[in-house]
Amino acid sequence: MGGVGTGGGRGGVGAGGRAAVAGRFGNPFIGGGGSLARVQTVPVGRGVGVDGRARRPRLPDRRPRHRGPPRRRGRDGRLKRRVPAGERGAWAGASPPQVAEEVADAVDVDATEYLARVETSGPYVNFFVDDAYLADTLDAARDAEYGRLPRKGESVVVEHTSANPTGPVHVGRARNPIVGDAVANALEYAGHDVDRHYYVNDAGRQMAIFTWAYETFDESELPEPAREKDDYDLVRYYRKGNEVLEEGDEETVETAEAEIASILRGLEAGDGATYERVGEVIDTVLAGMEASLARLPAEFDEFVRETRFIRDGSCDDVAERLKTLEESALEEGAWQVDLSEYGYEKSLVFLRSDGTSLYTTRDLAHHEWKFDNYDRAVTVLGEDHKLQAGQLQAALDRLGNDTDRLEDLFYSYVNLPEGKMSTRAGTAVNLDDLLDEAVARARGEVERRLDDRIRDDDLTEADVDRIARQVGVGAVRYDIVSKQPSKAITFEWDRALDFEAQSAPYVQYVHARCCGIVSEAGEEGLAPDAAVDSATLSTPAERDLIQAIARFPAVIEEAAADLEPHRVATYTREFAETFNAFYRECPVLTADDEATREARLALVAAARHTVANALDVLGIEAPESM
RNA sequence: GGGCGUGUGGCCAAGCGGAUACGGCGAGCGGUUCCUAACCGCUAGAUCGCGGGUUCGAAUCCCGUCACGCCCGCCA
Repeated sequence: MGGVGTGGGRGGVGAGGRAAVAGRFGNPFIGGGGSLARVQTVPVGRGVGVDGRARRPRLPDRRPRHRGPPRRRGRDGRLKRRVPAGERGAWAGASPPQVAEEVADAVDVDATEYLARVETSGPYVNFFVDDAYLADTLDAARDAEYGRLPRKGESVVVEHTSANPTGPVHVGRARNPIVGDAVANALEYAGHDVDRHYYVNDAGRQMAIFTWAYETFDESELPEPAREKDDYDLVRYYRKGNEVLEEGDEETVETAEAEIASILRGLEAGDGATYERVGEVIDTVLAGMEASLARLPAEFDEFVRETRFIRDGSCDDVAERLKTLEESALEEGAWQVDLSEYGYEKSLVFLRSDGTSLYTTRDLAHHEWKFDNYDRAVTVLGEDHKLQAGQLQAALDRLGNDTDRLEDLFYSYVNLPEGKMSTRAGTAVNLDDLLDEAVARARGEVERRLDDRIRDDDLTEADVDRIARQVGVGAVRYDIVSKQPSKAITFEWDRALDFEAQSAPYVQYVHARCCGIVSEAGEEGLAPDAAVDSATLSTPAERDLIQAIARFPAVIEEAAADLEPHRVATYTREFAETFNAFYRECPVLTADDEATREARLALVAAARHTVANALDVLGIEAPESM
C-alpha cells in the first residue's frame, strides 16, 4: 500500500514534490511541501515507518489506493482523513486499533503547518486541518487559473480519434474525441506540454477503395446526401464502392480490385500522381470530419499522415531493422517477427510478400517519430485495437525503444440497441445529428423555463442560442466523459440527452449561480477580493465547500496521472452537490453582517473558478447565465 | 478453442483492500413572498453475477464458474 500523500503514479510530482504532496490533501498551491507531506492516508502496517519523527513515509512502489475525498466530515466541518490501520508488516501481531494509536501518538501536530489535531477511531486515524489550511485554499482559489498545476517540463503527445477518413464522424466513435480531448486537457492542467494529434490512415486499402469509387461512379447513381457537407457527399461513393465490391459481378470486381491494387502500389512507391488522387478524397472528407469534431469542440495541433512515414523512408528503416532480429523470418515470401516472448502466439507480419508495408509497420515508424519528439505518448484507442496495440508495443520494445513512455487508453464502442454502428452500412447515428438534436432539445428547455424565470436579466435571443448550445453540447460530452471508458455504452437518445441532475447542466447551473451572485454583488459595489478572515466561515456548509475547492488540484493530478478524466466529472457532480448545500443554507448578499457577506462572496468566487476550470478540463463550457 | 474487458437496487452508475456502498433516473411524499426550482429535503428499493479462497477486514485481491462485449488477417 502506498503513501497517499506522495506522488505515486507515473505522473510524478511537481517542483519540490509540492503539487502531488499537498495535492493528495487538497491544494498544491499551498503548503509548500512541508507539513502536509507528512500527512498520509495509509493503512499503517505496510510501508510506512513510524520512526522517531514519524512523518516521512517511504515512497510507494504502487499507486496509492486511497485517493478519494473523505466521505465523512467532522461535525465541526474540518477535514477528516481516514487512515485505516492494519495489514501485515511493521506491526504484525498488533491489532489495527493499537497501530492507529501508535500512529496518532507519533504525529506531532505542532510541527505541521496545517494539522489541527489527530484522532483515532477504532482502526482509523483521522487528521483534522486547521483554519490556516482553509484560509490558504480560499486564497489560492481567488486565481482564475486555480487548478492549473506547476509546469512539469514534460512533453506529451495525445493521439486520439484518428478515425479513417471514410465518412462523417458517428456516435459509435464519439467517445474517442471526447475522452481524448479531456485527457489532453487534464494533462495540460497538470502541467504537461501537450500536443493533440490525429493520425490519418491515408495509405490503406480503405482509402484506395474510396479513391477508386470516387473516380468511378457518377453522382447520378447515388442517393441524395444526408447533409450538405463534403464528408456526407463523399461517403456515398465509399458506400457505393463497397456495395459493388461485395455484390457486383465478377468482372466488375476484378477490374475494380486491379485499380485498387494499383493505387496501393502507387502509394507504396511514393508516386506523386497517386498521392494527389488519394489526397483529394482524404482532404475533402477530413475537412468535413474536422468541422464536426470542432463542434464538441475537439481540435488538433496536427494531422499526422501515415504516408509521411512511407515517404520519409522511416517505414523502410523499421522494416530493415526488424529483418535483422533473430525472431524475424521470411515465410512464404512475407517477413514476420515472432513476438511469443511477449505472449503473442501469432507472428506479426511486417512486410507482405509483394514487399509492401502493413499498417502496423507504418505505425511503428510513427511511434518512433513520437518518441523522437516527445517525452511521452498517449494513444486513445477503441478496444478492438488492443491486440494490435500490444503487438506494436512489443515490437517497439524489441527495436530498442523505451515503451514505458507509451500509454494506451482503451474505450468500448458506443452501440445502438440494435447493434453496431457502421459507416459503410450507413447504420450510424452521426455526431452532427446528435449535437443538433441536443441543442434543439436544450433550446426547448431554455424556452420552457423562460416564463417562470425569477431572475430578471432579460435573456436576449443570442443568449438563448448560446445557452442552448452550451447546455446541449455539454450534456452530450458529460454523458460520455463521466463514465469509465472500459464500460460499454448503449446509445439511447433520451438517456444521452437528459438535462436533469447528474448531467452537464446540473454542474453548469452551479457556475451560472456563482456568476449571478458575483455580478449582483458587483452592482452593489461589492468585489470578491476583500481580505477575508476564514474564521468567519464557520458553518459546516461553508467548510465543506472550502474543502471541496481544496480537493480540485488533487483531482487534476490524479486524473492526469491515471488518464482518467471521468474522475473530474465525478468531482464536478460532488462539487455541485456541495455548492448547492451551501447555496441553500448560506445567503451571501443578504447575509447578516458585512464580514460574512465578504467572506461568502470570496468563497463563491473561489467556487466559480473551481467549477469553471473543472468543466474546462472536461471540454464543457461554463455559462455565465442560463 | 485462446486472450482481453465488463457484470453494483426496476434502469443508469461512482467506488476498485478499510468505518453505515457516492449519486442519478424511475416510484411515493414535501419545499419557491428569500442571491436563478436546469434546485433542495424526506421515504421505499442492493445477499455489489454465482461458488470457493487470501485477509483483522473483500464490491475491491486470487482461483473457479456463468452471462455479455471485443479481439485472435500478407485489413485498418
